[in-house]
Amino acid sequence: MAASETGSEDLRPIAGIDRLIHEPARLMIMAYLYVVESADFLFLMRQTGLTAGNLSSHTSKLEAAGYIEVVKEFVDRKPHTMLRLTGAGRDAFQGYREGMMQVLR
Amino acid sequence: MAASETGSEDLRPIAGIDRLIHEPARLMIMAYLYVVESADFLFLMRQTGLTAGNLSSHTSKLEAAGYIEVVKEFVDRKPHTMLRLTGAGRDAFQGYREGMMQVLR
DNA sequence: CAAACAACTTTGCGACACAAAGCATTATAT
DNA sequence: ATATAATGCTTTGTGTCGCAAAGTTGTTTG
Repeated sequence: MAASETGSEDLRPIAGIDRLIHEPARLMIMAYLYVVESADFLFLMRQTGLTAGNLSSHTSKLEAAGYIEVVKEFVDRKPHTMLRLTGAGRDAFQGYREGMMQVLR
Repeated sequence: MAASETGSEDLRPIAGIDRLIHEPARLMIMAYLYVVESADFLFLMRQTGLTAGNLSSHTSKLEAAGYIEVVKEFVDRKPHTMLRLTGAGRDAFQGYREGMMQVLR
């Protein structure tokens, strides 16, 4: 592996990157949940700067993929949405992170 | 900064990420050119696994943004396209890289 | 000289991100 | 009591964009 040294093996992970996580808005959501374990809708909305509509549609997609768990409950007679990463979501984020780190290293 | 410790500052860079570079296909192109300084169209096509059409449209966008320089010349009576990063492209990639590393660190 | 090949470029379509509008419930003012 | 505003989301609509397929321009081969 001397004459064929190109460094190209290193960017192969990108070809199969998880686009669900790669999208900036969802990357923020995933990265945040990865750290705090659990957050509510409004707090996440302020932290990410996303509008309610965008946050809603992104969390729906992450939920459909099984990456996050969405728990809706009434607190003080008002709706309250709590989000947390699932095991699959945690694994997927770790995989994404490793792939990206390998390329940006 | 003890009670308000959230870690949220760390994912702010994502909100303003450079989407031109963030797109996986272009990230591969940029990451590759960042390392080798110069590559031809066909070689890059094989390295990235992109079709000619996709590579063409992506390099056009990177060129329009001033991130890469596209030099066309005839070699052996056949067209030959050489690509290389511009100074702006190099800076943009470094900025992208730093923003992502900060979040994935 | 026609048919195939090489090296791209352009076109067409489906997917998706974002913003604006909508909906359901609760709180507040009159 | 009834209207008005606010809260907490969800759904809809529009434009953008990535990808594959078809097209273009020039070259080599039978």
